[in-house]
Amino acid sequence: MQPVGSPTPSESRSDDLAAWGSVRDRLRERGLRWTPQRRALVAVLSQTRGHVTGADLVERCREQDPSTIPSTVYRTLDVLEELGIVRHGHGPDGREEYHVLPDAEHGHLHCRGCGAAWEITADEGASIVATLEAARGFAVDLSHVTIVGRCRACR
Amino acid sequence: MQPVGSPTPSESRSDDLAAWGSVRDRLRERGLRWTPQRRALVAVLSQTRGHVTGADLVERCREQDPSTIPSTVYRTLDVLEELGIVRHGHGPDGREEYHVLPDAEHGHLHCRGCGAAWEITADEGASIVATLEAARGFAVDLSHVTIVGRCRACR
DNA sequence: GCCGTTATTGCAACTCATTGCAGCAAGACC
DNA sequence: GGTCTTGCTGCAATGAGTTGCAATAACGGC
Ligand SMILES: [Mn+2]
Ligand SMILES: [Mn+2]
Ligand SMILES: [Zn+2]
Ligand SMILES: [Zn+2]
Repeated sequence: MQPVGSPTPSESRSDDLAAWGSVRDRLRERGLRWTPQRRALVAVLSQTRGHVTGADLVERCREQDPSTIPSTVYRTLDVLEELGIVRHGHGPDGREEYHVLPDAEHGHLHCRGCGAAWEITADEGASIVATLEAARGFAVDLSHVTIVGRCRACR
Repeated sequence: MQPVGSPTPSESRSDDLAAWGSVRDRLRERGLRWTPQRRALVAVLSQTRGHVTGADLVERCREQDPSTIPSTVYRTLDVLEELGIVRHGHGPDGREEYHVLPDAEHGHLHCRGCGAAWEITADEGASIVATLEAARGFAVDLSHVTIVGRCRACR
């Protein structure tokens, strides 16, 4: 039940290291290429845990290499998402938000009043998922779900 | 359980007419002004039922008056939303989608496979709303909810 | 190490939306 | 109808993201 913090750099755990280390091979298995631009983004991502906007990632890549091109970053993010390495959702304003190596699938809750954000745990999400599954046979992508409203404090 | 169609012009029902007719007064009660630009957008909206993107509305205003300025339209939409005359959500890509005179509060469901969309009725939404209300005292804005996933046919 | 295939990049143009600001004009008051 | 106040508009710049296309460069094969 913890508020979602801003993206925090953090030391990698060993399994995270493994995850990042395997990206190169996961790409090449699919006939995709391991380019300097992709290396750069993966380096930035491996220093990130939690939630970041696409624009943030572009900026962080630029800090490392000012010649970074936004479209390349966004396209690489698409590729990494296909590999399941990141997932994206949208903030209350529709802007992209990436989850980096999420510990568990989760959605997001945003308060319009104070701007605070929380994760919707798989547990809480289960009720949403189950409802739509039962009623319509619809498979909800929980990690893309953002729910906006007012938190207890702001009501 | 009907798929959400594209925005369809339709004759106004009498209570809708009343709703649009009262906009001018609702604005002026609040010290706001009834300008030609607002008249134009309201005229377009009154010919619309269901769901439209912000960009669509800009374009339709432009058809009537090519000198229409996008920022004015978006700002007017904000005002109308404060009056409760329209409500917006976001499509799967984060773009704005307006509900015009919705019969009832509802959310949206989008299939990534076929692109079809459905409304989440207040009824179905109740389970989502109740869960977050009970667990966190969070008041969900159902009309801003968009859930993405795969529909029965696409699985 | 060179070559060819083709995935990827850089770039420019474009879409959708938001914002600051100076000038304009609704509409209340007389 | 004239005047004043202040809410709105037009405009230009900006931010976030996407797309088409020609040139580039991974990397598998030799
Ligand atoms: Mn929104
Ligand atoms: Mn999305
Ligand atoms: Zn709050
Ligand atoms: Zn479908």
